[in-house]
Amino acid sequence: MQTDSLLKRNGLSVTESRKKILQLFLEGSGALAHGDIEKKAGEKFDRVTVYRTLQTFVDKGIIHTIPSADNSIRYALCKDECSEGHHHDHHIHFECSICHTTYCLDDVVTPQINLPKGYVAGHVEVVVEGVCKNCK
Amino acid sequence: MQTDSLLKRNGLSVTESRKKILQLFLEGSGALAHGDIEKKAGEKFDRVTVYRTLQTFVDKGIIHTIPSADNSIRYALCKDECSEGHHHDHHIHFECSICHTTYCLDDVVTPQINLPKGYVAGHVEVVVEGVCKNCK
DNA sequence: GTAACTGCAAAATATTTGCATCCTT
DNA sequence: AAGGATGCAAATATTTTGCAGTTAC
Repeated sequence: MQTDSLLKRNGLSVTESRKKILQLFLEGSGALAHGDIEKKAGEKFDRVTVYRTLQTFVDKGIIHTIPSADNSIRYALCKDECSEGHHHDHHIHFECSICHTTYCLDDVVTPQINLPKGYVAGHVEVVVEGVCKNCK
Repeated sequence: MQTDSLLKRNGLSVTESRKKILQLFLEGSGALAHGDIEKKAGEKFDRVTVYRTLQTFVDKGIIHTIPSADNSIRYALCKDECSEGHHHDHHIHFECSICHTTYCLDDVVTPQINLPKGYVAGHVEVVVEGVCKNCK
């Protein structure tokens, strides 16, 4: 199973909740918020387990957070280059204003930004809001 | 007073809390989170008033939100072109990873993003994380 | 004087922590 | 068997809502 190997590769024990939550990310196209996961997972897991599992996955570099302006952080699978402590996330994110799906556009690289004198750029986050291909 | 005219211009009555909160934005260089405002305003205002005032300012286009990846939205003053319902926010945001100040870099325009076929871009948000001029 | 704004209380929601139990390795 | 993961209970923290009293215009 894809979930099992992904977990093992990251030194995590293979448990029901981790498999299920990882499965949700693998089968869906969009990013998921904490609430989405609770809903999709049904009543199977404790709310606390979802919090802890998401945090574990972020720590291990399996998923990453997508910034938002509405206090509801979404999470999405990292690509393979991500590893613990070193998250290489050079793609942009797209939020559909109609269906509210958030996508990782892995093929669109974050642009170079020219900062004013004195500022040193590290990581660049780009979130584009608009209409996705399904809602057009 | 600058605060008074800014409030009047937006059709808001001039009250102590609105003046005080607006003042905090005008005198500070960085963006403010809800918690920052509570702290800086001292014990003067009820927590609920801060929530409502921020929401009112956002609705009127006086301030705008800055997305974040840590569930703590920050707010910053809009430039003059912003108006109710129509927020024109073409600048990028910068978060210092040392002092954790968030700046609006008004002179840095958001780049053009080439989206995959089928996606229609609306608003583009760019948040750069790095080291600011004061912390270098 | 009237409409809008504020503070207080309380409800609703979200997140974190401790601990005993259960599961994975 | 041992360490880690989970569920439950409860502590915290955050945000929203209703309402009565106060303030701005």
